[in-house]
Formats: sequence, structure tokens, C-alpha cells
Amino acid sequence: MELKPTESELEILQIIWKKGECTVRDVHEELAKNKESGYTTTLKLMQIMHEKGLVQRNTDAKTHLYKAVISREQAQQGALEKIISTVFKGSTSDLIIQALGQHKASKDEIDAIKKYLNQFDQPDK
Amino acid sequence: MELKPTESELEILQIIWKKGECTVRDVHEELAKNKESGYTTTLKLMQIMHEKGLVQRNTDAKTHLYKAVISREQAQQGALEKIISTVFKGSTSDLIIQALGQHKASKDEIDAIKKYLNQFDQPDK
DNA sequence: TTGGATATACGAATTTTATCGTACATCTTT
DNA sequence: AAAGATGTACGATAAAATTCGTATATCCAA
Repeated sequence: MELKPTESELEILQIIWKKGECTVRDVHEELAKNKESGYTTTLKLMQIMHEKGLVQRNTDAKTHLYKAVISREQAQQGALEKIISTVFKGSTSDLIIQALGQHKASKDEIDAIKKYLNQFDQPDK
Repeated sequence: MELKPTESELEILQIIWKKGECTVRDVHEELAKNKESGYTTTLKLMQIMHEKGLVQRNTDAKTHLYKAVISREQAQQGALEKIISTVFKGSTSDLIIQALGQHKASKDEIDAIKKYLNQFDQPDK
């Protein structure tokens, strides 16, 4: 079971994650805000995602309802692992430093990260 | 000018970044450590990367020498931006927290990150 | 009840990536 | 100088991802 969404599939997943449970039309209208494309294209993509097991669907009603099988967190995890191994030489801290560097972080965000880091401070007794 | 390397192209770039300047054979032998594939496949890929402007090459000698046009840092930047927008809802700090979470960071790494963060502490005058 | 709007299913064409065979040129021995 | 090793060029094919047209079913309003 490969579970790696393609580019287009990720775009669709994003929308489903945001809205929760979606019809094809929901997704398509959201996509259409950014780029031109046919309704049946979106439909087909979502059908394929269903075949692949990326989404689940409820076909009770005429209009089917789709929801994501993998969580955003799982996708985040997968995406992180992938780029860490492909462009960050396997170094997570390289990634973190880079992310911090390019990011004009707000004070709140920095504080949140620091707080998170402090968990590790006075650790093992 | 689209400058987004594909999966295979990234594998090749990794090798070029590590070794500096490479022949097709250099790259191919490195790739062959991990997976089966023909020499001409690697050659073709690198030729295509050249057409796309991902690599530069010196054809003075019979055996051409390839080097990366985009730096690892640029690729890291691009990869980060991409996943931040596709799976992290645009939030860099979400990405950082996630990365920290899955990462059994060593004390040194944590210290390095903290030190980095402290730059922002007593900032504007 | 019938026509239009909205659905899904599905085959087919296109586009993009990846893989490889073959032709041919150029080195490097012997 | 001839043979084998090594190199590039390039067309063909395969595989994967994307796009869309058409057929058909169902719902809804006039």
C-alpha cells in the first residue's frame, strides 16, 4: 500500500482537511478559485484517490461525500521525512535552522518554540 | 523558467551537491548503490536536467562535467516553501514544532537552535 | 411529466517522467 | 592500426499523472 499523494491529490486533500467532509463540487469550486479546470477532472481525481485509499466516501446519497483517510499530520510527517532525506542530507536540525532563518517569526511564535524546547532542559533527573 | 526538480532529478542533484563536479559515471555509480538502473538512463536524465537549466556542463573533454546550477540551499528553500504551503497551512512554526516533535534532538542540536532563537531576544534597540 | 441542472462512471487522449536500446565517436591498450 | 572500453546523442517506449468528453442516472422545478 503506497500512500503517497501526488501534487494534485495534495491540493485536494488540503481542501478536504479544511472543510472536513466534502462533495466533489465543494472541492472543485475551491480549486477553481485558483486555476481553471473541468469538473470531471476533479471528479476523476477524487475517484482515483478513492481507489488508492487516500479518501473514503459515503455513497448513500446521490451526491457522494468524501473524507480524508490520512490525517494532515500524517501527510506532514511524510512530507518532512521526504525533504529531510532528499535535500537536508538527513539532518532535521538543518531543516529547522533553515526554516527559522527564512521565517520572519513573530515574537509569539519564537516564544512558542522556545517553550517547546525548554521541555528538554532539566530532563533526566 | 520552471526550476522545480523532479524526484529523480533531486536524487541526482544530491550526489552532485555532495561531490561538487561530476561525470555521468560518477553519478550513475552512486545511484547504482541504491537501485538498479541503466547507465544511459542516468545519462538521459542528466541531459534533460541540462536542457532544463538545472545543471551546467563543461563539454571541453570527451567526458562531460556537470555541476549544479541551483544550490542545495535554494532547493531547501523551495522544498520548504512547497510543503509549508501544501501541508502546513502556510505556517512555518507549525512545521518547526512538528519537526522538533518527531526528532529526538540531541542536546547540542537543541542548544544550537536555542542560541539561534536568542538572536531575536533583545532586538530592536 | 418533462426538461434542465447536477451527479457519477468510464474510456480515451495528453502530458510528464523515467527507462532503455542502438548508433556512432573517441579513447586506450596491445 | 585494430579491438575493446567508455563516452554522448537520440529516438522509442513505458509508466504515471492529468485532463476531459460523453453516456447515463437522478433530482427538482415549472
